[in-house]
Amino acid sequence: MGGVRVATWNVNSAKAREPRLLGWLDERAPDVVCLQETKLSDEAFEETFGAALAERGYEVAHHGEGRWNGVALLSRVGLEDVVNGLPGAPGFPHQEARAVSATCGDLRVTSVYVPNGRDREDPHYAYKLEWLGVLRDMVEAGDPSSTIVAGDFNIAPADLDVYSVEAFAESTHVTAPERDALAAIEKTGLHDVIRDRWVDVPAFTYWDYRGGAFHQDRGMRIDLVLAGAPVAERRAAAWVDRLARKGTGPSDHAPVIVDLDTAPDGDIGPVVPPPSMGANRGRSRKKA
DNA sequence: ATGTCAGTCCAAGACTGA
Repeated sequence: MGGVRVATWNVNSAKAREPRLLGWLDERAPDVVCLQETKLSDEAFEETFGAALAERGYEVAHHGEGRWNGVALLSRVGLEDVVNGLPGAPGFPHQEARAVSATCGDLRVTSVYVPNGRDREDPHYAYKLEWLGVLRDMVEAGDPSSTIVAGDFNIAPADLDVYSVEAFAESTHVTAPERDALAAIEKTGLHDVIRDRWVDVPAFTYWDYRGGAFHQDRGMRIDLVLAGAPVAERRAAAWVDRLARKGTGPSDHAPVIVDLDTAPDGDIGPVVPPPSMGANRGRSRKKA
C-alpha cells in the first residue's frame, strides 16, 4: 500500500445517488470514504450497497435512521472499533444519526454531519453549537495525532469560504459562535487540510441546486477534512472533486479528496519520486 | 431569481428539510 486516499462526500441521499456514487468510487478509488446524508436505514443501505461495496473491497460502517441524516464509513484499509453517534451528544429531541467513527489502518476516522442550524433564532442553532462542543470533547478524549474528522460541518470557517459575505449577513454557517466552535475543535490539534493546501483559493464544496448557483460558482466551503498534525503532514494532495457536482443527478455537495503518503514509520517508501525521476525530465526531453 | 431536489404519505400533490 503506497499511501491512503481519504474522501468525504455529502451525497444527499445515497439511494438517489446510487449510480453516481458507485461510478465515483470506481473513478477515484478512495481507500477511506466518509459519507453524509445517506437518508437510509442500516438495513436499506446494506440492501442497496452491500454487494456492490463488497465487490469493490470495502468494509462498511453505516449509521442511519431512515428518512433523514445518516452517515457511513467505507474502508479497504481496515475498519475496526466502530462507534455509532457521538457519546453524550444532544438530540432533537432524540439523538440523530450524525456521526460514525472507526479505526481504518493507522487512522481514527469520524464521518460527521453537523446539524444545519437553520436560523440564528431557531432552537436548531443552539443544538448545533452544543453538538459541536460534544464533538470537540470526543476528539480531545481520543488521540488527535491519529485523528481524521471529515464531513459536512455546515460552517464556512472564514469569509473566503462563501461566495458573498453580504449574502450571508443574516444567515447561519458564518456566525462567530459557529466559527468559534469549529476553532475549538481544531485547537485540540486538528488541521484544515484543504485550507492548508489552498491558502487563498475559495475551494467551495457546496452549491445550492437553485438559481444556477453551481454554474455561477455561488458556493460555500462547508465540507472539511480535519486531521491531526502528524496526519496532515502526510498530505500529498488535497482537492475538491468538482466533476462530481456536474452532469446528471448530482448531489449539491462535491467530494473532498485527500491523499496521504505512507506514515514515516511505515514499511514502504515515499510515494513522491526523487528529483532524478521527476516528471519534468520527460516533458523537456519530449520538447527537445 | 428562494428559479431545486429528495423524502414522506400514498397515489398527486402538499408538506418538510436543506
